[in-house]
Amino acid sequence: MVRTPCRDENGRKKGTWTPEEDRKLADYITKYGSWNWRQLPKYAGLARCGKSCRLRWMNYLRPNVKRGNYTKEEDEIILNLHAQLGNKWSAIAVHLPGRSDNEIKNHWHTSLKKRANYNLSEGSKKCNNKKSESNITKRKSNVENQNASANNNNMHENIVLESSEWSPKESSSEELSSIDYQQDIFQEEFGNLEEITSGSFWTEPFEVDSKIDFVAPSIDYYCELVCPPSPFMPHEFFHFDDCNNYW
DNA sequence: AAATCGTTCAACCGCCGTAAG
DNA sequence: ACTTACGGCGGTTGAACGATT
Repeated sequence: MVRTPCRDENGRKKGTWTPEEDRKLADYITKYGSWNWRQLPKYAGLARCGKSCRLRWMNYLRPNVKRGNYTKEEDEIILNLHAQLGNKWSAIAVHLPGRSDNEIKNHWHTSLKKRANYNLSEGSKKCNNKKSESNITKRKSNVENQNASANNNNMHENIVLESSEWSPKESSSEELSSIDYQQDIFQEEFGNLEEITSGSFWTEPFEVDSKIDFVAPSIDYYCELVCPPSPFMPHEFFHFDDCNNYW
């Protein structure tokens, strides 16, 4: 399920992230924030492109990211919001704290889409039994349009909402153990996530955590000197309010 | 036991919107 | 108004894994 590591024409690594890379990225962002994704890998000592770093952080390394174990409620929310918003995964993710757009998208394509399609056909049958033919035609075309354009459609929404009994099985504990290794890494490094994030984690992003034994790289992958750990903002100009604004 | 097929999901790619110069 | 840099988003890919033949 992982891509084999390789390098692009610039020598930047692609493919699967190693635990060591995860640690470097998490270390750096926890200490200095994502002041510039393109520059970040250079200063964090990573031979990755900025986009790759951002994706890794947003989807897996940032605190409180939930993995697997979709609840019935979450499934219903996704189905409902997808009926309203279409493939606006980031907008859907806003309503599901801890879930990334990428994960929601994957979850949709692997399991919820089938449910939604089933519900559409079942819903159409129900309509056929209950409603007049003219309404049926109208609704069927609505559903078809929905599938094609993923636009809002109240009827679809109602059908989806009827689907609670179709919620998938609860995820197994094995699933949980296999997918949470990044959080384990994070917790190993920084301690309890809840502890960190419930306190000053997000409001004091640049405050050096004494728990972190971080060694800023002295030379980066491009053989340039890497001087300041946070080149965006020299320490002498550091102000707490600025930090808050930046996050 | 081996081969094939289907599913899952981490990661990449390319496009778009926005802000700054 | 135009260009450039950047972040963000959604579509797609591809390798691992499990199920089936």
